[in-house]
Amino acid sequence: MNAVQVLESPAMSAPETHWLDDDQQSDWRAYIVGTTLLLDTLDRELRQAHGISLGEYEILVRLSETPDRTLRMAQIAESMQHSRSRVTHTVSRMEKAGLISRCASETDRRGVEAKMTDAGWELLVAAAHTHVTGVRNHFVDLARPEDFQALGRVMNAVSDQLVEENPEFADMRPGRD
Amino acid sequence: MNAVQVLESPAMSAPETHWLDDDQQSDWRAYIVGTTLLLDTLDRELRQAHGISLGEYEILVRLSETPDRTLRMAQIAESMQHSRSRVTHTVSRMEKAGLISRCASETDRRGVEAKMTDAGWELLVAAAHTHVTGVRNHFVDLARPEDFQALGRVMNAVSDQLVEENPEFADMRPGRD
DNA sequence: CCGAGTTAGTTGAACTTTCTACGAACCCAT
DNA sequence: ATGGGTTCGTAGAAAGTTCAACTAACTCGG
Repeated sequence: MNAVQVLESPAMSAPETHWLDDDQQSDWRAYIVGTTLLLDTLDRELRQAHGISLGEYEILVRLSETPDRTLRMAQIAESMQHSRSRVTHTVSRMEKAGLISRCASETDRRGVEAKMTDAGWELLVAAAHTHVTGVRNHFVDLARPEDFQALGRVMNAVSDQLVEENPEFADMRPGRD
Repeated sequence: MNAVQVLESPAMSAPETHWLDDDQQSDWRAYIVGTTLLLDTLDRELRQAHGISLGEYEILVRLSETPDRTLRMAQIAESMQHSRSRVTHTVSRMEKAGLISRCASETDRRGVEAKMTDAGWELLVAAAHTHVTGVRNHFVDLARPEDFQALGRVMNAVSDQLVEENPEFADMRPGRD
């Protein structure tokens, strides 16, 4: 008896597991494989063309979306679902690279504000072209709009449910409370 | 002028970028946010319940799918789209944890075969329950089957296109050549 | 058979992320 | 005002990943 059969057969599992049927399994696998290849590709394209990772790019996008291109460290952490520590390290690197500058918050003396520099802005403008083109070429333009919308519905349902269980996740989805 | 406008406006970008329209942007964002929260959650659930990461779990699944629960190191690397080096390190840790044992290949004296131990098998059986339950609760059971199938179509199209551009990606999708 | 080129896997250093602990500042009920 | 609880951000160590260099073994045209 091989593993696939065992893993798919209720007979073997002690606390009866409700396995996926073949179609569900196939769709789930398509999602995992496609997502892995897609995110790897978008990350690689950004690194090659502009020397930043997808995560660093997303930090720049978030900064660009504020009026003064500035965010508190904690806001970056929450909106990216990263630890504060991770944001400290990442922003330190981006500061060393000249993309971000840090200064003490006026209103909260514990606080630190990360501000995108002009160099960061220029990099973002260039990187955004690469990124959006990649998203189109590797994702948006490949599917019928109805299918793409269905995917959006599914993924919104996923977020809704996870945010409901974990209120702190709400920070990832602005304009939705 | 703020970033969102600039990023969405063709006027500012030098090599005219074809930006996403509002609906596309919203669906793309739903996909990224949902995927981040979903994969983080599945990883966390496996770590908490069984002390392994989602990546380690997937290695065990791949091993379980072979007749003798054995794979060459390179096969693991290719099917996971990981570097050989990464697989060496990861399998070393899993070997230390008693989940995998390594032995020299009979047929190719360069080769190393990773074999799932009985302990690894037992861990997998338990972890599979956690994982499948999570996939159901946080994903499959949240959507209408038609939407889920549409998502599968989209993600298969994504893989098809990326594999076409990068033939080495084909290793991620067995039974599709 | 030979040797150039390729493939398998490991190693250790560099880099990134996670984990833990910490000090400083805020909040607020007393 | 003050002291307990919380939040902010950092720092360094531990854990994991990437990168570059390397050895060994396979392949195959000559």
